[in-house]
Amino acid sequence: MPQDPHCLSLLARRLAAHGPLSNEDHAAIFALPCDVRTLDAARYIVREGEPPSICAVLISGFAYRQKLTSDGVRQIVSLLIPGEPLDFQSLFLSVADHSIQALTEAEIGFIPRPQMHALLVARPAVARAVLINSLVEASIGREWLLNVGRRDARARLAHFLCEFAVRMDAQGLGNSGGYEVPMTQEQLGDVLGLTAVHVNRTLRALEGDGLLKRDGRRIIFTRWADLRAEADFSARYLHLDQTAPAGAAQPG
Amino acid sequence: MPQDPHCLSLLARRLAAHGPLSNEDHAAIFALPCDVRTLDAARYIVREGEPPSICAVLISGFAYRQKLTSDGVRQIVSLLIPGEPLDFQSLFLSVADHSIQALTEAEIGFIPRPQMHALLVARPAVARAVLINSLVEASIGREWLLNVGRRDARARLAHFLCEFAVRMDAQGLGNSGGYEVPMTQEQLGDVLGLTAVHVNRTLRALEGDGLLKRDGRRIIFTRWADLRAEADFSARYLHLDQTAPAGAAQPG
DNA sequence: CGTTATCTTGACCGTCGTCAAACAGGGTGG
DNA sequence: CCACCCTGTTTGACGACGGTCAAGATAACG
Repeated sequence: MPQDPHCLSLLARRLAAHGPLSNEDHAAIFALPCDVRTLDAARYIVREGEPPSICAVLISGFAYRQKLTSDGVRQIVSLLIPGEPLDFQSLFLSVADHSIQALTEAEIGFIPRPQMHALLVARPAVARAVLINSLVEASIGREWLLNVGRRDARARLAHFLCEFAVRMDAQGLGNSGGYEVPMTQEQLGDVLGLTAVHVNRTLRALEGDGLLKRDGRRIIFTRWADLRAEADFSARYLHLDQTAPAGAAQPG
Repeated sequence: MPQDPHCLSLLARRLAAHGPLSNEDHAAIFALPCDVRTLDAARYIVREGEPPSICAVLISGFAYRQKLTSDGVRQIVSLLIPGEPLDFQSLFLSVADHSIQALTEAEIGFIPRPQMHALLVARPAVARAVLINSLVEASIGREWLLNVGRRDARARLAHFLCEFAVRMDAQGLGNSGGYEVPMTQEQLGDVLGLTAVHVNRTLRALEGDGLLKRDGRRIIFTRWADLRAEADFSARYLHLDQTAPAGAAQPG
Protein backbone atom coordinates (compact mmCIF):
# COMPACT_ATOMS: atom_id res chain seq x y z
CA MET A 1 0.00 0.00 0.00
CA PRO A 2 1.29 3.47 -0.84
CA GLN A 3 2.15 6.14 1.64
CA ASP A 4 1.14 9.75 1.70
CA PRO A 5 3.45 12.13 3.55
CA HIS A 6 0.89 14.89 3.69
CA CYS A 7 -1.74 12.70 5.28
CA LEU A 8 0.71 11.30 7.81
CA SER A 9 2.13 14.68 8.73
CA LEU A 10 -1.38 15.99 9.33
CA LEU A 11 -2.00 13.05 11.62
CA ALA A 12 1.32 13.48 13.39
CA ARG A 13 0.71 17.17 13.92
CA ARG A 14 -2.74 16.57 15.33
CA LEU A 15 -1.54 13.87 17.71
CA ALA A 16 1.57 15.78 18.75
CA ALA A 17 -0.70 18.61 19.85
CA HIS A 18 -2.23 16.28 22.42
CA GLY A 19 1.07 15.38 24.02
CA PRO A 20 4.76 15.19 23.28
CA LEU A 21 5.82 12.56 20.77
CA SER A 22 9.38 11.30 20.53
CA ASN A 23 11.34 10.95 17.34
CA GLU A 24 10.60 7.24 17.41
CA ASP A 25 6.88 8.01 17.71
CA HIS A 26 7.07 10.30 14.72
CA ALA A 27 9.04 7.77 12.74
CA ALA A 28 6.49 5.08 13.51
CA ILE A 29 3.67 7.34 12.34
CA PHE A 30 5.49 8.16 9.12
CA ALA A 31 6.01 4.47 8.48
CA LEU A 32 2.26 3.88 8.27
CA PRO A 33 0.79 2.88 4.95
CA CYS A 34 -1.87 5.30 3.85
CA ASP A 35 -4.20 5.17 0.90
CA VAL A 36 -5.64 8.52 -0.12
CA ARG A 37 -8.99 8.67 -1.89
CA THR A 38 -11.24 11.53 -2.86
CA LEU A 39 -14.89 11.03 -1.98
CA ASP A 40 -17.85 12.96 -3.35
CA ALA A 41 -20.07 14.93 -1.04
CA ALA A 42 -22.66 12.80 0.77
CA ARG A 43 -20.69 9.58 0.30
CA TYR A 44 -20.79 7.28 3.30
CA ILE A 45 -17.47 6.57 4.99
CA VAL A 46 -18.87 4.42 7.80
CA ARG A 47 -22.38 3.04 8.12
CA GLU A 48 -24.09 2.58 11.46
CA GLY A 49 -24.53 -1.06 12.36
CA GLU A 50 -21.72 -2.32 10.22
CA PRO A 51 -18.59 -3.88 11.64
CA PRO A 52 -15.74 -1.40 11.62
CA SER A 53 -13.47 -1.67 8.66
CA ILE A 54 -11.45 1.44 8.25
CA CYS A 55 -9.33 3.88 10.09
CA ALA A 56 -9.00 7.23 8.43
CA VAL A 57 -7.77 10.80 8.53
CA LEU A 58 -9.61 13.69 6.94
CA ILE A 59 -7.12 15.51 4.76
CA SER A 60 -9.26 18.13 3.08
CA GLY A 61 -12.96 18.87 2.96
CA PHE A 62 -15.44 18.20 5.73
CA ALA A 63 -17.32 15.24 7.13
CA TYR A 64 -19.83 14.59 9.87
CA ARG A 65 -21.08 11.89 12.19
CA GLN A 66 -24.82 11.35 12.10
CA LYS A 67 -27.55 9.23 13.59
CA LEU A 68 -31.10 8.64 12.40
CA THR A 69 -34.29 7.98 14.28
CA SER A 70 -36.38 5.10 13.00
CA ASP A 71 -38.58 7.50 11.06
CA GLY A 72 -35.59 8.86 9.23
CA VAL A 73 -35.03 12.15 11.00
CA ARG A 74 -31.35 12.98 11.10
CA GLN A 75 -29.17 14.44 13.82
CA ILE A 76 -25.61 15.38 13.04
CA VAL A 77 -23.67 14.60 16.21
CA SER A 78 -20.21 15.77 15.24
CA LEU A 79 -18.55 17.87 12.58
CA LEU A 80 -15.12 16.86 11.39
CA ILE A 81 -12.65 19.35 9.97
CA PRO A 82 -9.46 18.75 8.01
CA GLY A 83 -6.69 17.11 9.98
CA GLU A 84 -8.98 15.22 12.33
CA PRO A 85 -8.93 11.45 12.74
CA LEU A 86 -12.14 9.94 11.47
CA ASP A 87 -12.88 6.59 12.94
CA PHE A 88 -10.22 5.46 15.32
CA GLN A 89 -12.90 4.17 17.67
CA SER A 90 -13.46 1.37 15.20
CA LEU A 91 -10.19 -0.09 16.44
CA PHE A 92 -11.82 -0.88 19.75
CA LEU A 93 -15.53 -1.40 19.21
CA SER A 94 -17.22 -4.15 17.27
CA VAL A 95 -20.06 -2.21 15.65
CA ALA A 96 -20.36 1.36 14.44
CA ASP A 97 -22.93 3.18 16.57
CA HIS A 98 -23.24 6.02 14.06
CA SER A 99 -22.55 6.78 10.43
CA ILE A 100 -19.85 9.01 9.03
CA GLN A 101 -20.52 10.85 5.82
CA ALA A 102 -18.60 13.28 3.65
CA LEU A 103 -20.12 16.75 3.93
CA THR A 104 -18.26 18.20 0.97
CA GLU A 105 -15.99 16.52 -1.49
CA ALA A 106 -13.26 15.24 0.76
CA GLU A 107 -9.80 13.75 0.57
CA ILE A 108 -9.41 10.96 3.05
CA GLY A 109 -6.38 8.96 3.99
CA PHE A 110 -7.19 5.35 4.80
CA ILE A 111 -4.87 3.49 7.14
CA PRO A 112 -5.27 -0.27 7.51
CA ARG A 113 -6.52 -1.25 10.93
CA PRO A 114 -3.82 -3.83 11.70
CA GLN A 115 -1.01 -1.32 11.18
CA MET A 116 -2.75 1.37 13.17
CA HIS A 117 -3.43 -1.07 15.93
CA ALA A 118 0.18 -2.19 15.98
CA LEU A 119 1.28 1.41 16.22
CA LEU A 120 -0.87 2.03 19.27
CA VAL A 121 0.46 -1.08 20.97
CA ALA A 122 4.07 -0.27 20.20
CA ARG A 123 3.91 3.45 20.97
CA PRO A 124 2.10 4.33 24.19
CA ALA A 125 2.57 8.06 23.65
CA VAL A 126 0.66 7.78 20.39
CA ALA A 127 -2.05 5.74 22.07
CA ARG A 128 -2.30 8.41 24.71
CA ALA A 129 -2.71 11.11 22.08
CA VAL A 130 -5.47 9.12 20.40
CA LEU A 131 -7.22 8.77 23.75
CA ILE A 132 -6.99 12.51 24.38
CA ASN A 133 -8.34 13.18 20.93
CA SER A 134 -11.40 11.11 21.71
CA LEU A 135 -11.82 12.83 25.09
CA VAL A 136 -11.84 16.23 23.40
CA GLU A 137 -14.42 15.02 20.91
CA ALA A 138 -16.55 13.77 23.77
CA SER A 139 -16.27 17.17 25.44
CA ILE A 140 -17.49 18.86 22.27
CA GLY A 141 -20.38 16.40 22.23
CA ARG A 142 -21.35 17.43 25.75
CA GLU A 143 -21.35 21.08 24.80
CA TRP A 144 -23.57 20.28 21.82
CA LEU A 145 -25.96 18.53 24.16
CA LEU A 146 -26.13 21.64 26.33
CA ASN A 147 -26.57 23.71 23.21
CA VAL A 148 -29.42 21.67 21.78
CA GLY A 149 -31.06 20.96 25.12
CA ARG A 150 -30.92 24.35 26.76
CA ARG A 151 -30.32 27.21 24.37
CA ASP A 152 -32.85 28.81 22.04
CA ALA A 153 -32.39 28.79 18.29
CA ARG A 154 -30.58 32.11 18.20
CA ALA A 155 -27.96 31.28 20.80
CA ARG A 156 -27.67 27.77 19.44
CA LEU A 157 -26.85 28.90 15.94
CA ALA A 158 -24.50 31.62 17.17
CA HIS A 159 -22.75 29.08 19.34
CA PHE A 160 -22.18 26.73 16.47
CA LEU A 161 -20.77 29.51 14.31
CA CYS A 162 -18.39 30.52 17.07
CA GLU A 163 -17.25 26.96 17.58
CA PHE A 164 -16.67 26.44 13.90
CA ALA A 165 -14.57 29.58 13.62
CA VAL A 166 -12.46 28.80 16.67
CA ARG A 167 -11.85 25.21 15.65
CA MET A 168 -10.85 26.22 12.16
CA ASP A 169 -8.44 28.75 13.60
CA ALA A 170 -6.98 26.21 15.95
CA GLN A 171 -6.33 23.87 13.03
CA GLY A 172 -4.50 26.63 11.25
CA LEU A 173 -7.31 27.01 8.73
CA GLY A 174 -8.23 30.47 9.91
CA ASN A 175 -9.34 33.12 7.52
CA SER A 176 -9.54 36.70 8.58
CA GLY A 177 -12.20 37.51 6.00
CA GLY A 178 -14.76 35.21 7.52
CA TYR A 179 -15.62 31.57 7.12
CA GLU A 180 -17.26 29.58 4.42
CA VAL A 181 -19.62 27.39 6.40
CA PRO A 182 -19.58 24.27 4.29
CA MET A 183 -23.17 23.21 4.76
CA THR A 184 -26.68 23.89 3.63
CA GLN A 185 -29.20 25.38 6.03
CA GLU A 186 -30.85 22.00 6.16
CA GLN A 187 -27.61 20.43 7.39
CA LEU A 188 -27.19 23.26 9.87
CA GLY A 189 -30.64 22.37 11.13
CA ASP A 190 -29.55 18.76 11.52
CA VAL A 191 -26.64 19.93 13.64
CA LEU A 192 -28.79 22.17 15.80
CA GLY A 193 -31.95 20.13 16.14
CA LEU A 194 -33.92 22.72 14.13
CA THR A 195 -35.65 22.83 10.75
CA ALA A 196 -34.06 24.43 7.73
CA VAL A 197 -36.79 27.06 7.68
CA HIS A 198 -36.07 28.13 11.21
CA VAL A 199 -32.32 28.14 10.62
CA ASN A 200 -32.96 30.52 7.76
CA ARG A 201 -35.05 32.86 9.85
CA THR A 202 -32.55 32.80 12.71
CA LEU A 203 -29.63 33.45 10.39
CA ARG A 204 -31.40 36.45 8.93
CA ALA A 205 -32.28 37.69 12.38
CA LEU A 206 -28.62 37.61 13.41
CA GLU A 207 -27.72 39.36 10.20
CA GLY A 208 -30.50 41.89 10.66
CA ASP A 209 -29.18 42.71 14.12
CA GLY A 210 -25.75 43.33 12.63
CA LEU A 211 -24.04 40.48 14.46
CA LEU A 212 -22.72 39.05 11.23
CA LYS A 213 -22.76 39.55 7.49
CA ARG A 214 -23.35 36.89 4.92
CA ASP A 215 -22.18 36.44 1.39
CA GLY A 216 -23.58 33.21 0.12
CA ARG A 217 -22.43 30.69 2.70
CA ARG A 218 -19.60 32.87 3.83
CA ILE A 219 -20.10 34.27 7.31
CA ILE A 220 -18.29 37.48 8.20
CA PHE A 221 -18.06 38.18 11.89
CA THR A 222 -18.70 41.89 12.19
CA ARG A 223 -19.15 41.96 15.94
CA TRP A 224 -17.37 38.89 17.23
CA ALA A 225 -17.57 39.81 20.90
CA ASP A 226 -21.30 40.43 20.72
CA LEU A 227 -21.95 37.25 18.80
CA ARG A 228 -19.90 35.32 21.29
CA ALA A 229 -21.89 36.84 24.13
CA GLU A 230 -25.21 35.96 22.49
CA ALA A 231 -23.91 32.46 21.95
CA ASP A 232 -22.78 32.11 25.54
CA PHE A 233 -19.60 30.78 24.01
CA SER A 234 -16.49 29.88 25.92
CA ALA A 235 -13.74 27.90 24.27
CA ARG A 236 -12.89 25.97 27.39
CA TYR A 237 -14.62 22.80 26.29
CA LEU A 238 -12.43 22.64 23.18
CA HIS A 239 -9.38 22.00 25.36
CA LEU A 240 -7.27 23.96 22.94
CA ASP A 241 -4.32 23.91 25.28
CA GLN A 242 -4.21 20.22 24.47
CA THR A 243 -5.11 20.55 20.85
CA ALA A 244 -2.95 23.28 19.41
CA PRO A 245 0.58 24.40 20.26
CA ALA A 246 -0.71 27.87 21.09
CA GLY A 247 -4.16 29.13 21.98
CA ALA A 248 -6.37 29.79 19.01
CA ALA A 249 -6.46 33.26 17.62
CA GLN A 250 -9.79 35.00 17.54
CA PRO A 251 -11.29 35.35 14.14
CA GLY A 252 -12.52 38.65 12.84
CA MET B 1 -3.88 5.33 52.07
CA PRO B 2 -6.27 2.45 52.74
CA GLN B 3 -7.55 0.01 50.21
CA ASP B 4 -11.07 -1.11 49.56
CA PRO B 5 -11.46 -4.53 47.97
CA HIS B 6 -15.07 -3.92 47.01
CA CYS B 7 -14.29 -0.71 45.18
CA LEU B 8 -11.35 -2.27 43.36
CA SER B 9 -13.25 -5.38 42.37
CA LEU B 10 -16.05 -3.23 40.95
CA LEU B 11 -13.46 -1.37 38.92
CA ALA B 12 -11.75 -4.56 37.81
CA ARG B 13 -15.05 -6.10 36.78
CA ARG B 14 -16.04 -3.07 34.79
CA LEU B 15 -12.72 -2.86 32.99
CA ALA B 16 -12.51 -6.59 32.37
CA ALA B 17 -15.82 -6.35 30.55
CA HIS B 18 -14.15 -4.10 28.00
CA GLY B 19 -11.38 -6.51 27.18
CA PRO B 20 -9.45 -9.41 28.67
CA LEU B 21 -7.21 -8.59 31.61
CA SER B 22 -4.38 -10.83 32.68
CA ASN B 23 -3.68 -11.95 36.24
CA GLU B 24 -0.97 -9.31 36.40
CA ASP B 25 -3.45 -6.67 35.30
CA HIS B 26 -5.85 -7.75 38.01
CA ALA B 27 -3.11 -7.80 40.59
CA ALA B 28 -2.07 -4.29 39.61
CA ILE B 29 -5.63 -3.05 39.97
CA PHE B 30 -5.99 -4.67 43.37
CA ALA B 31 -2.78 -3.02 44.51
CA LEU B 32 -4.28 0.44 44.04
CA PRO B 33 -4.86 2.58 47.09
CA CYS B 34 -8.48 3.58 47.35
CA ASP B 35 -10.17 5.92 49.80
CA VAL B 36 -13.90 5.40 50.13
CA ARG B 37 -16.11 8.28 51.17
CA THR B 38 -19.84 8.73 51.36
CA LEU B 39 -21.14 11.95 49.84
CA ASP B 40 -24.55 13.50 50.39
CA ALA B 41 -26.88 14.03 47.47
CA ALA B 42 -26.09 17.15 45.43
CA ARG B 43 -22.48 17.32 46.61
CA TYR B 44 -20.03 18.31 43.94
CA ILE B 45 -17.38 15.76 43.03
CA VAL B 46 -15.76 17.78 40.25
CA ARG B 47 -16.37 21.41 39.39
CA GLU B 48 -16.22 22.71 35.85
CA GLY B 49 -13.23 24.96 35.28
CA GLU B 50 -11.17 23.54 38.07
CA PRO B 51 -7.95 21.64 37.47
CA PRO B 52 -8.55 17.94 37.79
CA SER B 53 -7.75 16.51 41.16
CA ILE B 54 -9.37 13.18 41.61
CA CYS B 55 -9.93 9.88 39.95
CA ALA B 56 -12.88 7.97 41.28
CA VAL B 57 -15.19 4.99 41.04
CA LEU B 58 -18.87 5.13 41.91
CA ILE B 59 -19.52 2.30 44.33
CA SER B 60 -23.15 2.85 45.24
CA GLY B 61 -25.71 5.52 44.55
CA PHE B 62 -25.87 7.67 41.44
CA ALA B 63 -24.09 10.68 40.02
CA TYR B 64 -24.32 12.83 36.93
CA ARG B 65 -22.26 15.08 34.72
CA GLN B 66 -23.74 18.50 34.12
CA LYS B 67 -23.09 21.76 32.36
CA LEU B 68 -24.68 25.17 32.88
CA THR B 69 -25.41 28.00 30.49
CA SER B 70 -24.34 31.43 31.63
CA ASP B 71 -27.87 32.18 32.80
CA GLY B 72 -27.81 29.15 35.04
CA VAL B 73 -29.90 26.70 33.07
CA ARG B 74 -28.70 23.18 33.59
CA GLN B 75 -28.24 20.27 31.23
CA ILE B 76 -27.34 16.88 32.60
CA VAL B 77 -25.05 15.33 29.98
CA SER B 78 -24.44 11.93 31.50
CA LEU B 79 -25.87 9.68 34.18
CA LEU B 80 -23.48 7.50 36.13
CA ILE B 81 -24.55 4.26 37.74
CA PRO B 82 -22.79 2.13 40.35
CA GLY B 83 -19.60 0.50 39.14
CA GLU B 84 -18.73 3.18 36.62
CA PRO B 85 -15.49 5.15 36.65
CA LEU B 86 -16.16 8.78 37.41
CA ASP B 87 -13.46 11.06 36.20
CA PHE B 88 -10.65 9.21 34.51
CA GLN B 89 -10.52 11.89 31.84
CA SER B 90 -8.97 14.13 34.44
CA LEU B 91 -5.82 12.07 34.04
CA PHE B 92 -5.36 13.49 30.58
CA LEU B 93 -6.94 16.94 30.43
CA SER B 94 -5.89 20.04 32.28
CA VAL B 95 -9.31 21.52 33.10
CA ALA B 96 -12.66 19.97 33.82
CA ASP B 97 -15.11 20.88 31.04
CA HIS B 98 -18.11 19.87 33.11
CA SER B 99 -19.11 19.28 36.70
CA ILE B 100 -19.84 15.97 38.35
CA GLN B 101 -22.36 15.88 41.15
CA ALA B 102 -23.82 13.20 43.38
CA LEU B 103 -27.44 12.56 42.43
CA THR B 104 -28.27 10.53 45.52
CA GLU B 105 -26.21 9.81 48.56
CA ALA B 106 -23.27 8.00 47.03
CA GLU B 107 -20.28 5.94 48.07
CA ILE B 108 -17.26 6.87 46.04
CA GLY B 109 -13.83 5.31 45.94
CA PHE B 110 -11.09 7.89 45.36
CA ILE B 111 -7.88 6.70 43.77
CA PRO B 112 -4.87 9.05 43.74
CA ARG B 113 -4.04 10.26 40.25
CA PRO B 114 -0.35 9.32 40.33
CA GLN B 115 -1.07 5.69 41.13
CA MET B 116 -3.83 5.45 38.55
CA HIS B 117 -1.61 7.04 35.99
CA ALA B 118 1.21 4.65 36.77
CA LEU B 119 -1.17 1.74 36.37
CA LEU B 120 -2.19 2.87 32.90
CA VAL B 121 1.42 3.27 31.84
CA ALA B 122 2.46 -0.09 33.21
CA ARG B 123 -0.56 -2.06 32.03
CA PRO B 124 -1.60 -1.39 28.42
CA ALA B 125 -4.56 -3.74 28.65
CA VAL B 126 -5.97 -1.66 31.49
CA ALA B 127 -5.35 1.53 29.54
CA ARG B 128 -7.18 -0.01 26.62
CA ALA B 129 -10.17 -0.84 28.81
CA VAL B 130 -10.27 2.71 30.12
CA LEU B 131 -10.22 4.00 26.56
CA ILE B 132 -13.07 1.70 25.57
CA ASN B 133 -15.02 2.84 28.59
CA SER B 134 -14.72 6.41 27.45
CA LEU B 135 -15.71 5.47 23.89
CA VAL B 136 -18.88 3.82 25.16
CA GLU B 137 -19.70 6.90 27.20
CA ALA B 138 -19.20 9.04 24.12
CA SER B 139 -21.55 6.77 22.20
CA ILE B 140 -24.21 7.22 24.85
CA GLY B 141 -23.67 10.96 24.57
CA ARG B 142 -24.32 10.83 20.83
CA GLU B 143 -27.55 8.94 21.37
CA TRP B 144 -28.63 11.55 23.92
CA LEU B 145 -27.94 14.24 21.36
CA LEU B 146 -30.18 12.47 18.88
CA ASN B 147 -32.76 12.06 21.60
CA VAL B 148 -32.82 15.70 22.64
CA GLY B 149 -32.41 17.08 19.15
CA ARG B 150 -34.83 14.95 17.20
CA ARG B 151 -37.39 13.16 19.35
CA ASP B 152 -40.48 14.65 20.95
CA ALA B 153 -40.97 14.69 24.69
CA ARG B 154 -42.82 11.39 24.77
CA ALA B 155 -40.25 9.37 22.85
CA ARG B 156 -37.46 11.18 24.61
CA LEU B 157 -38.66 10.26 28.05
CA ALA B 158 -39.48 6.71 27.04
CA HIS B 159 -36.03 6.38 25.54
CA PHE B 160 -34.33 7.49 28.70
CA LEU B 161 -36.36 5.05 30.79
CA CYS B 162 -35.42 2.20 28.46
CA GLU B 163 -31.76 3.14 28.58
CA PHE B 164 -31.76 3.33 32.33
CA ALA B 165 -33.34 -0.08 32.68
CA VAL B 166 -31.01 -1.75 30.22
CA ARG B 167 -27.90 -0.20 31.72
CA MET B 168 -28.92 -1.21 35.22
CA ASP B 169 -29.49 -4.74 34.02
CA ALA B 170 -26.15 -4.83 32.28
CA GLN B 171 -24.45 -3.79 35.52
CA GLY B 172 -26.17 -6.62 37.32
CA LEU B 173 -28.43 -4.21 39.18
CA GLY B 174 -31.54 -5.44 37.48
CA ASN B 175 -34.78 -5.69 39.31
CA SER B 176 -37.68 -7.58 37.89
CA GLY B 177 -40.21 -5.50 39.80
CA GLY B 178 -39.31 -2.33 37.99
CA TYR B 179 -36.82 0.42 38.59
CA GLU B 180 -36.56 3.16 41.13
CA VAL B 181 -35.56 6.10 38.96
CA PRO B 182 -33.34 7.99 41.37
CA MET B 183 -34.23 11.50 40.29
CA THR B 184 -36.83 14.20 40.62
CA GLN B 185 -38.90 15.21 37.64
CA GLU B 186 -36.90 18.41 37.54
CA GLN B 187 -33.68 16.42 37.15
CA LEU B 188 -35.34 14.27 34.51
CA GLY B 189 -36.12 17.50 32.70
CA ASP B 190 -32.48 18.49 32.93
CA VAL B 191 -31.52 15.21 31.30
CA LEU B 192 -34.08 15.55 28.54
CA GLY B 193 -33.95 19.26 27.81
CA LEU B 194 -37.52 19.70 29.09
CA THR B 195 -39.17 21.45 32.01
CA ALA B 196 -40.27 19.59 35.10
CA VAL B 197 -43.88 20.45 34.30
CA HIS B 198 -43.70 18.88 30.90
CA VAL B 199 -41.91 15.82 32.23
CA ASN B 200 -44.78 15.38 34.63
CA ARG B 201 -47.40 15.62 31.93
CA THR B 202 -45.50 13.26 29.65
CA LEU B 203 -44.98 10.73 32.41
CA ARG B 204 -48.69 10.75 33.17
CA ALA B 205 -49.50 10.41 29.51
CA LEU B 206 -47.33 7.31 29.24
CA GLU B 207 -48.97 5.97 32.37
CA GLY B 208 -52.42 6.86 31.08
CA ASP B 209 -51.74 4.92 27.90
CA GLY B 210 -50.78 1.90 29.95
CA LEU B 211 -47.17 1.81 28.80
CA LEU B 212 -45.92 1.84 32.37
CA LYS B 213 -47.10 2.02 35.95
CA ARG B 214 -45.68 4.24 38.63
CA ASP B 215 -45.40 3.89 42.35
CA GLY B 216 -43.67 6.96 43.67
CA ARG B 217 -40.48 7.07 41.64
CA ARG B 218 -40.63 3.41 40.87
CA ILE B 219 -41.35 2.68 37.23
CA ILE B 220 -42.93 -0.66 36.39
CA PHE B 221 -42.65 -1.65 32.75
CA THR B 222 -46.03 -3.15 31.94
CA ARG B 223 -45.57 -3.23 28.18
CA TRP B 224 -41.83 -3.21 27.60
CA ALA B 225 -41.98 -3.92 23.88
CA ASP B 226 -44.46 -1.14 23.26
CA LEU B 227 -42.53 1.34 25.34
CA ARG B 228 -39.37 0.41 23.54
CA ALA B 229 -41.10 0.94 20.21
CA GLU B 230 -42.41 4.36 21.24
CA ALA B 231 -38.94 5.23 22.40
CA ASP B 232 -37.34 4.08 19.17
CA PHE B 233 -34.89 2.31 21.44
CA SER B 234 -32.16 -0.01 20.29
CA ALA B 235 -29.41 -1.03 22.67
CA ARG B 236 -26.74 -1.04 20.00
CA TYR B 237 -25.21 2.25 21.07
CA LEU B 238 -24.56 0.86 24.55
CA HIS B 239 -22.02 -1.57 23.11
CA LEU B 240 -23.05 -4.12 25.67
CA ASP B 241 -21.01 -6.81 23.99
CA GLN B 242 -18.05 -4.82 25.21
CA THR B 243 -19.50 -3.86 28.52
CA ALA B 244 -20.93 -6.96 30.08
CA PRO B 245 -19.93 -10.61 29.86
CA ALA B 246 -23.34 -11.51 28.48
CA GLY B 247 -25.99 -9.45 26.74
CA ALA B 248 -28.28 -7.60 29.08
CA ALA B 249 -31.48 -9.28 30.06
CA GLN B 250 -34.65 -7.47 29.27
CA PRO B 251 -36.38 -5.97 32.25
CA GLY B 252 -40.02 -6.51 32.96
C1' DC C 1 -31.36 27.97 -21.17
C1' DG C 2 -33.81 24.60 -18.64
C1' DT C 3 -33.47 21.82 -14.44
C1' DT C 4 -32.60 21.15 -9.85
C1' DA C 5 -31.11 22.26 -5.23
C1' DT C 6 -31.12 25.84 -2.00
C1' DC C 7 -32.78 29.89 0.04
C1' DT C 8 -36.53 32.99 1.38
C1' DT C 9 -40.99 34.34 2.91
C1' DG C 10 -45.78 34.04 4.71
C1' DA C 11 -49.71 31.95 7.11
C1' DC C 12 -51.00 28.87 10.40
C1' DC C 13 -50.60 25.47 14.04
C1' DG C 14 -48.87 22.55 17.87
C1' DT C 15 -45.62 21.30 21.31
C1' DC C 16 -43.69 22.78 25.02
C1' DG C 17 -42.55 26.71 28.31
C1' DT C 18 -44.25 29.99 31.82
C1' DC C 19 -46.69 31.27 35.68
C1' DA C 20 -49.37 30.16 39.42
C1' DA C 21 -51.81 27.54 42.64
C1' DA C 22 -53.10 23.42 44.98
C1' DC C 23 -51.72 19.06 46.82
C1' DA C 24 -48.93 15.23 48.92
C1' DG C 25 -45.33 13.58 51.73
C1' DG C 26 -41.57 13.61 54.98
C1' DG C 27 -38.97 15.67 58.43
C1' DT C 28 -38.48 18.81 62.39
C1' DG C 29 -39.60 20.96 66.43
C1' DG C 30 -42.83 22.63 69.74
C1' DC D 1 -49.11 14.16 68.48
C1' DC D 2 -49.79 17.91 65.74
C1' DA D 3 -48.36 22.22 63.38
C1' DC D 4 -45.31 23.66 60.13
C1' DC D 5 -42.27 23.59 56.92
C1' DC D 6 -39.79 22.31 52.59
C1' DT D 7 -39.37 19.73 48.58
C1' DG D 8 -41.53 17.53 45.00
C1' DT D 9 -45.72 16.45 42.27
C1' DT D 10 -49.92 17.69 39.90
C1' DT D 11 -53.03 20.63 37.37
C1' DG D 12 -54.81 24.61 34.63
C1' DA D 13 -54.64 28.77 31.72
C1' DC D 14 -52.09 31.06 28.52
C1' DG D 15 -48.40 32.33 25.43
C1' DA D 16 -44.28 31.76 22.51
C1' DC D 17 -40.90 29.41 20.06
C1' DG D 18 -40.29 26.76 16.54
C1' DG D 19 -42.60 23.29 13.14
C1' DT D 20 -45.41 22.57 8.94
C1' DC D 21 -46.96 23.51 4.53
C1' DA D 22 -46.69 25.88 0.44
C1' DA D 23 -45.16 29.13 -2.85
C1' DG D 24 -41.90 32.05 -4.99
C1' DA D 25 -37.08 33.75 -5.67
C1' DT D 26 -32.09 32.67 -6.41
C1' DA D 27 -28.44 30.38 -7.51
C1' DA D 28 -25.87 26.44 -9.16
C1' DC D 29 -25.10 23.44 -12.98
C1' DG D 30 -25.27 20.78 -17.04
